[in-house]
Amino acid sequence: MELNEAINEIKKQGYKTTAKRKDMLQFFDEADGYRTAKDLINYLEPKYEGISFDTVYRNLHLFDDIGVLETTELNGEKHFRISCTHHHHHHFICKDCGKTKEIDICPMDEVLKALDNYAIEDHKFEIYGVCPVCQEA
Amino acid sequence: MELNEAINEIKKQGYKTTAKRKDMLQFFDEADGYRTAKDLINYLEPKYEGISFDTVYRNLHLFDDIGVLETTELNGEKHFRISCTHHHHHHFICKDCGKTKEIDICPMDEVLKALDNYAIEDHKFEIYGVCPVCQEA
DNA sequence: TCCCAAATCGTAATCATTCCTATTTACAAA
DNA sequence: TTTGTAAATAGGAATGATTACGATTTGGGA
Repeated sequence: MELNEAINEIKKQGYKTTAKRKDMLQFFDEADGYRTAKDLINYLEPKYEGISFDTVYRNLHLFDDIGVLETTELNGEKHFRISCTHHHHHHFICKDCGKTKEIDICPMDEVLKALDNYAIEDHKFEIYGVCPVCQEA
Repeated sequence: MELNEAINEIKKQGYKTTAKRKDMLQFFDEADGYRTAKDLINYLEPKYEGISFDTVYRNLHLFDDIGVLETTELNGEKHFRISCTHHHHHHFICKDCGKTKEIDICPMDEVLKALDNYAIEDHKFEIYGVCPVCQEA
């Protein structure tokens, strides 16, 4: 999702487009991978000294709710990234830099056959490791 | 993994087989699904009044380290279950009762082809929903 | 049985996240 | 452009899971 798309989505849903919100989305737009609330706070702190946890977490959840960010949990901490809205896919996640690579393979069609009487609500398929760039370093 | 196997593994690795440890494994043996530290404490509390968090968490990590338990993270809380050691597989996890169903489908062979220069270290494939038993209730 | 490293207790500390009240601000309507 | 108001934010306390630590107890080998 493009930065401008994300900002427009906030407007479209009737939420205010504050400077902080725009900068938050800018951060994720530049990051292009999973980042934590802490990462975001560190990014915002110089410009918005004393920014409230409340503001950060509330907006992260808002962005997740309206589909502007997507979230996953890595070693006990929530991580966020800008939404990939175009089609269903999964991610390789680099444990060093948090950047992701799309994986277009999803085995759910096959899995559903094996779970006949089960009510499936969600699934998670993630691959972890080190990306080529971080292997160099 | 059988309860006795698990207890023997503790001995084999040179750790002491205390009554608390046996009861902890008994809990997971009966549970046959994912449980939290809190669940375990509730189970142990009547018999061992005032059992220490330290004891519970230390042993959970020990059991994970020596491969007697396996772990996953569900909505911000670590969950543990007795290890499935026989072969590689994944799980459907019931969000009501925590019980699991083995899924023998794993798409990693195919995925590896798409990640040529990536150093893959781990992967997670989990399906969430409600099991047939919990759908009745 | 005795000894001692391992295990446990009791409790405080930590860390991410959530909650609360007072204050400020975006923006729709006049 | 000004104003009214609901939404957004600040500042900081509270929560909940987990980890840390010094003092004490205990399993199991010698």
